[in-house]
Amino acid sequence: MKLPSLTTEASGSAHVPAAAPSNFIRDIILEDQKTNKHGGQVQTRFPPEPNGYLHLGHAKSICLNFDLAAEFGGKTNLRFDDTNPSKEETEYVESIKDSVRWLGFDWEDRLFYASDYFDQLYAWAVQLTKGGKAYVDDLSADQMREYRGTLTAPGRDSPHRNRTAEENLQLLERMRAGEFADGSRTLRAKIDMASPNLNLRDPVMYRILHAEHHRTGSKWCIYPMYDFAHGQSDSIERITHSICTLEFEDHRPLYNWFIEQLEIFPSRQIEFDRLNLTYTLLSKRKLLQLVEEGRVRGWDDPRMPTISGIRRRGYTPEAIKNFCRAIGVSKTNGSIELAMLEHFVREDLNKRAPRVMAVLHPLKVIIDNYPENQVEEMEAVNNPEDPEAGSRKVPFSRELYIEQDDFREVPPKQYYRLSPGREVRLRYGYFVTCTGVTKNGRGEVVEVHCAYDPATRGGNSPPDGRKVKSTIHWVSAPHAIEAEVRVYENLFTKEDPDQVEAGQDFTANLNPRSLEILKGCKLEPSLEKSAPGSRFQFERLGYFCVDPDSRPGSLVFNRTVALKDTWTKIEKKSGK
RNA sequence: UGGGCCGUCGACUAAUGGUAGGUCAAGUGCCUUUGGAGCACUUUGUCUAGGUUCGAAUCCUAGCGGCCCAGCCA
Repeated sequence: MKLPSLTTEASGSAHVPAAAPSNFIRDIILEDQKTNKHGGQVQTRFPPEPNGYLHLGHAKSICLNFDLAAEFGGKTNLRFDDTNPSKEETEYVESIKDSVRWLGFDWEDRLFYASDYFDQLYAWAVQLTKGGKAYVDDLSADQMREYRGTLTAPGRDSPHRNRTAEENLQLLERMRAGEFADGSRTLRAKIDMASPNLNLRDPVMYRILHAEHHRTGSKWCIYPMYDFAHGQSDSIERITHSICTLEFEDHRPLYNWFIEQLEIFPSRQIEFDRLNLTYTLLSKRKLLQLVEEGRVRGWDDPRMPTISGIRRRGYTPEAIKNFCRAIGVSKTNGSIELAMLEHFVREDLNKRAPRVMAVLHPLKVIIDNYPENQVEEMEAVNNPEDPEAGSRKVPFSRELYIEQDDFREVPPKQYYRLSPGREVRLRYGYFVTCTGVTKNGRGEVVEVHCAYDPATRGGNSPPDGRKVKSTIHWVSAPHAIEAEVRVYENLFTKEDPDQVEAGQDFTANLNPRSLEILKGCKLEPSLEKSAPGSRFQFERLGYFCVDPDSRPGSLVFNRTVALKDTWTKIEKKSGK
């Protein structure tokens, strides 16, 4: 596929991005454009196996593939790598399409399956067999392992390695015809049993699997291995830059070998580091285990790092994409701090989420000098970051709820909120001073009594210029609507969930407090009709979104992420 | 111990032989009707040892450290 280098400059430099942050894959593409490789074309693909739900690691790959193609005027295909019918299901295909779409990427009419190419792949297998480049082996899986050798010792040739092309062809046809049992024979590439790269020690191309395939049904009882399917699928689709993760580095010589033997379009495989996130597991196999063992409520449990999970949690596509673009791409294996991800949700939600007042752990406040039965409608700004968002009315009355955390009978140092004798501002309400408390039999404060200053209506500072150190939120007791709020913490207690004692697995690091269900939370009445999926900032608490479990009259919210909280930091420090 | 890959602030990532920069985190101050947001400032880094060079994070050599590979998974 050599192309004349006459027209070089033309298409090459035209697409060079102005101030885009660099990465080594973009550099490769830039270099390719300089030499007019593939006539300057860029074609990528996102190739998931439909054996689980997509997670943040896939989001990184999706962004990489779609962004890179878009940047250089190319396209990205969605291709399901469905060569192993025993693990793959239509449910996964649908969830994957849904996740990619939700992230905001469009494969247009380029939805492909490796199984689309089964006929072609088989024809190529026949071709290699005829050419003496592949042979049918009768070794069992155990025997094959023995013959393969070890990391340090070379392998030995299979006793069936030197069958004639004619015999191999007949055997291959009989394999395909279903004459042999699962596992009894394989088709192997004839390369080099002594190669230091184990992938080149006569890798299996086809195995016998009498299994129903989600798309081809029972048409096939032999299925190509990843190595015999992926590169050729790329080639068929004329993928110029086939981006995959680091563990496939050792497979590249094999990827190239098949392409060279077959003399087909030379796609190039480029490997990058997979995403690792602290306190998070990004492995479909392990996430599946969490689902199957019932450790979480399903693939879309808001604690899961799946796209559907964090979506339900309240993350936006923009937040996820900004994150993926910010972390960059390299070949270094490292681990991104979860705080980085959280930063990008807060940043996005800060701009767009309407503010609202909600009390998660209610404490009753009675304003003794406020007229009984009086209700005032207070004007509240919907989003100080967005003037377009307008304002709303919030009812204020003699009895309110405030957050238990916002009152301390004995205030610690640097605690500025309500305590006996202290005055604070009720946001959009009034200045109130704590005049006393009512306790229950166990000595716990059950009611806080206050006096308000009518000159501070709307929360405005009084004419005497008196200042107050803090502003707290509240909800009018008679007007409050109740809701369930699900508060999440990290699913795992360890930065690296895989770090365990001998004999344990990652489930030993599961955080028993990853989900806290709060019932009887008090919300301002404007929230009454909020639809599933809507996102809000509960002032001073965090970002929350309405869960699909929510029903009119029994609202359910998820906490997406807490607000950054200076006080918690102070407390933690002094607590040490 | 065979082969492949990788080592830059606490984390991630730029600098492509010529000023080590950005984001997150942390800290300080300003501002504030969210202890939110915003603004300003600050701390901390080229794995080690040699070599090449006027000049090295970058090139060479040797160490050290980490990751991946012995599926008929992808």
